[in-house]
Order: sequence, then structure tokens, then C-alpha cells
Amino acid sequence: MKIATWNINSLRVRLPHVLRWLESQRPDVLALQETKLPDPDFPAEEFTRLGYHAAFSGQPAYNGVALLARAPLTVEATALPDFDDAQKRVLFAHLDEVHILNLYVPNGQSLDSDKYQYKLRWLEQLNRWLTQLLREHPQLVVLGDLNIAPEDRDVHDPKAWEGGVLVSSAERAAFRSLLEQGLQDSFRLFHQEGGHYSWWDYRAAAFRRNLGLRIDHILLSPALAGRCLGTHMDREPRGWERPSDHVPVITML
DNA sequence: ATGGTTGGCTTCCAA
Repeated sequence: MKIATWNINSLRVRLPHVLRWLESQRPDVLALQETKLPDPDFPAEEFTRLGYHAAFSGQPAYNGVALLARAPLTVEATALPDFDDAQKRVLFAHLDEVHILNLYVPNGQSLDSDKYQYKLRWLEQLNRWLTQLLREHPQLVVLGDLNIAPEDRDVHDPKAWEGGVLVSSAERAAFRSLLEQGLQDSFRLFHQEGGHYSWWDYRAAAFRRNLGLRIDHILLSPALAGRCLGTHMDREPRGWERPSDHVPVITML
């Protein structure tokens, strides 16, 4: 089973990339973040044509998540439980036995921002929910743009990033809490070295110079981690015309 | 070199 996640930074702009990528990679599941589309505008029929079922939860201009899958999807939630949030960042669904939680974690903007406090509260509530999800669903995938580089080896220049969002100790502690509950970082099951990133800033030719961060992740419950065959980033679409600033992360189960 | 680029209910905000 091939499962992927990709922050596409506007599905309106990136639809040709998503269709091209689906045709060449044929994943069983593709989770999208930052669709930036209200639900009535979601181009579901474009994916139906390629044999994909679609589930989506979006809003105008910001945020928005979607799941595309070759098997029928059953949506179970579109928000964190008991958390008042107008922003569409969560899509929880299952296909057959496998449950997938697609997340677009808040960016946080800067450590002194209200948005950073919102991010930390959001992650705290996610951790609370995860306890229940792991108990109820042995085959659980948690994936998406988690907007956290878990360790210094996930950052091209840890000194330059010190004091910023995506790398702060509170965010990293929240990420570790996910792992302490039993999830495994599928990429780190296979690769130990630094230099592998999923996002590069559009500015300063960051991709060409590999000035990136590993902030998009596929986390697996113990049962799924035990049968995982590999996880990698596909850098190819970052070289296409008008690319997203993120690339797909792919795991094989 | 405290910059730079992209997308969107665009003349600013979010990333």
C-alpha cells in the first residue's frame, strides 16, 4: 500500500501537478494540505476520472485538507474534538482497516505571536485525541504538514533557525509526545542522516541550495510501523513549473 | 544581504 502526503499550496494553482503526480505515482492514498478551496469548488470529478475517490474539508483562501484514495473513503471527523476552531485543518477517514488522520498543523508565525499559542493549544488537543485514536484503531496513519522539524538534523541550519517557529522546544516536545504515545516517524525508521527535507522557502533559491526543513511527516501506529517498507521524499515536482514549496512524502506499507 | 517569493475574497495577510 502506497500512502503519500503533499502540501500543495492552492489546489486551484496546483491541480495540473496533482493530476500529473497521481498518474505517474498511482498512490493508494494521497493526503493534501492547503487546498485553499471552499468545498463547492473542489474538483472531485478531475480525480474521479483517474479512478480516485475524494474527501475534503476546505474554506476560502486559507487552509483546507483533502484525501484522495483508490478505495472508497469513509469520513469520520473534520475537526479536533472539543476544540473550537473555524480553520479547516483536519480530515480523519478510513478505507478498509486503515484509518488516516490528515493534518495541516498551524504554522505559528513567530514565538511571540497569538498564532504560536494557538498552535501549541492545537497540538495539545491533538495529543489528547490521539490517545483515544490509538486505542480504537490499531492501523492508524497520522500524516500531513505538521509544521515541526523534530530535531536539528531536520534543519539545514539549526543555528539560523534557533528561536523560530517550526523548531522551538515546545513544538518539538509536542511532536515527541506523539511518538511517546506509540506513533513512529516512518522516515526515521529507514534514514538517520540529515539533509532530507520536505519544504524549502520560495525565496533565496532555497531549493537549489537545499536550504530546507523536514516538516511533513508520515507517522505510523506500531502495527503499521512493523510492516512499513520505506519512506522517502519525492523532490521531482519541486522542479516543475510553478511548484509548491513542499514536496510529497511517500511511504510503502 | 534582517533580504527574498508565492497565493489569495490582494493594495495586506499568511506562509
